[in-house]
Amino acid sequence: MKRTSLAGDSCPVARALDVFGDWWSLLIIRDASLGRRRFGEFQASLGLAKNILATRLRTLLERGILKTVPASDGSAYQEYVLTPKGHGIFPILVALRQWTEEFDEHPDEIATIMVDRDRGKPVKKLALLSQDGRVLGAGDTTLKPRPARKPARRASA
Amino acid sequence: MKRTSLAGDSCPVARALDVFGDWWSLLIIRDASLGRRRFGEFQASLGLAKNILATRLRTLLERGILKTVPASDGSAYQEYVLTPKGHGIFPILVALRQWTEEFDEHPDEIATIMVDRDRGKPVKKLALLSQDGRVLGAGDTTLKPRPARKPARRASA
DNA sequence: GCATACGGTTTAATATTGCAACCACACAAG
DNA sequence: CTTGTGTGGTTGCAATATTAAACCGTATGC
Repeated sequence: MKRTSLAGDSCPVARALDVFGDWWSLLIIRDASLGRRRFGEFQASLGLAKNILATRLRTLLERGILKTVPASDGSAYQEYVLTPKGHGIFPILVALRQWTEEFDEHPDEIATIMVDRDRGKPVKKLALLSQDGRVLGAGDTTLKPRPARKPARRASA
Repeated sequence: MKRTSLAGDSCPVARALDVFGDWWSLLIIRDASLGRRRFGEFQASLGLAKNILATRLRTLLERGILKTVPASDGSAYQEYVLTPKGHGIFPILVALRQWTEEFDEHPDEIATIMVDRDRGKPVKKLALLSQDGRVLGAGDTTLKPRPARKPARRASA
């Protein structure tokens, strides 16, 4: 009767949600990608209960999204920073942001826009491209069964 | 003490999560984008309790992600289909999929790959571009305060 | 019509969330 | 080294959400 796990699911969307698809994890990851590192920073920024923050940080560590590093200010405390696997979540944050920018009923309540650091200009919308460079919408794609792993090009067993 | 709402948050990521950031909604949306339309189809595909499915469908309707249409087979039942606002979630599903493809520990358990319908070739990774066409990573972006709404270019009030 | 499938609602058990109090350790001051 | 405070949690309890399973009205199918 516990919350059903999606870990063994064959759908990659479900598998991702199993890792960080709960109510708080993505916001913690967002904060981490904004440079927040300390327990107290997350707690103050998100306003969630400390016990929940503690368990979320623990599972994000277990799952390789975050890692702990000795505190940057020389104190004996530790800090939480994104691993490469955690940084890989960035496009998902961008996609969420752009969805709100496009479809939210009250876009005036959005505080920030994402710009490229060099020019300060807004970024473009994420684009899904085919291998020959066409822009694809939802209707232009299908799912195919994943081909078996390529068998190392020797004798085909 | 109820689950804290993110609806009024100024962060666009949080606002999106408030709409479909719970455990099941994105999977319902995924199913809908795969062409599933009927209550029973969702329930069989996802294996979630029917009461939960009912409440999720209801809130997704309220929030303009889904709409009901008369059943396509002529029966008196209704079907659930994505609105344009719901179709807009597609890039988020793609981003989640691609994250799993890149970082999952057991990529062999992923059943499908996304291909472009015309050529049948795998799609490329979502790319974030600057206005002058450079590919941007997480470190190449910043957030700026959203500029005030442009005041209709007449007398500036 | 009569049985069955569909699309839910209701009920009760269990799990998760949220809040607040508590606690241990680090660090700073005296 | 002793006291005081901030940080980073843990613990316990109340409220809420999830789950499974029973139930039910309306459509279909025969």
